[in-house]
Amino acid sequence: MTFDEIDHRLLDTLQRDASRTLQALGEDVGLSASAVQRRINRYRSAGVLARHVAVLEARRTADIVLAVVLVTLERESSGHHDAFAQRLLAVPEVQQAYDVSGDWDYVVVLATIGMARHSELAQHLFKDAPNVKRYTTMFVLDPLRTGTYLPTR
Amino acid sequence: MTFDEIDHRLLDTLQRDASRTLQALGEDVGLSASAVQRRINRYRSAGVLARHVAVLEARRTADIVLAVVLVTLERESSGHHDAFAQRLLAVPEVQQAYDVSGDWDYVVVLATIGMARHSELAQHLFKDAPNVKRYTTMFVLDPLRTGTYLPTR
DNA sequence: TCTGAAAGTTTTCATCC
DNA sequence: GGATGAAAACTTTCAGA
Repeated sequence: MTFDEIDHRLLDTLQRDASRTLQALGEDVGLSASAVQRRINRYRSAGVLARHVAVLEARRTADIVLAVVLVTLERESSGHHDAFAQRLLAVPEVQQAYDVSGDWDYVVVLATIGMARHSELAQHLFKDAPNVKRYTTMFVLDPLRTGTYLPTR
Repeated sequence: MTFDEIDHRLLDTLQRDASRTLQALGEDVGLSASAVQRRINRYRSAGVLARHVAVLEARRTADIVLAVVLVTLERESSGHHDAFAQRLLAVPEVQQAYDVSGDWDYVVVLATIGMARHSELAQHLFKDAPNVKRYTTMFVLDPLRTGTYLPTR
């Protein structure tokens, strides 16, 4: 799928505020509401636009503990990696998980309520997991920016 | 603001799919559409619910380069930190930025289109910044999970 | 204070040109 | 791409628990 200038602007806006009406979006980009609707449907069927979600304010949610954990697995069979990924994805508090290059194998962002729950999860995901070679935890002191914004150009 | 069982279920659902109708949400939790709407408005005015956004599919967006960058600043004046944070937040491709404890000062997630733009930004944000002591870049090979889900209980 | 229902308004959707 | 009418969703209001 190829984007023109208007597509870029629409996708940009939608990623910041998806509660705008088709008409309001149209006024911004100089199109009718119908045309905007057609474009949005096109994004959806092309799989570019995945879903609409509500974003909670971390600072306003009681007792949220955010932590970034770097993980390296044992260098043996590749099956370890699938098993580890499975274990991660089974936990809803695993907010983000990235398979990365470099000194570490995975970057995991944990969002838990309270330190007790964080410890419990860290134990389960990193200490008890048989294939984790080493890991280090960085607690988030201030979430300067959070989000899922992706540029389109 | 204090949550009951229904609030938890609503906030959970809304974070996964905010495109459901008030009526559908109500059927899930056993309330009328009006009652659901009242609760959602309450989340908004309490600042718990920040916004509704569209989420793009990273894998379907052409040439997206995701990278996690760890940064440590010089240990001098605290003004360095504000200046660095400012510089980060001025860049839309800084998808996430966390002030963290531990071996590093900041964790930054960059989402750029293409490696050239990544390098350009890395230069500006980390190489040219006068107060960055060291940084290391981990490129994302596979985004196993991305999102902003926060537990509420 | 919170709920459900109904009325009134806005938005979205599908089809027309 | 724009316009239109029908359907759906949302907002407001009101009476009851």
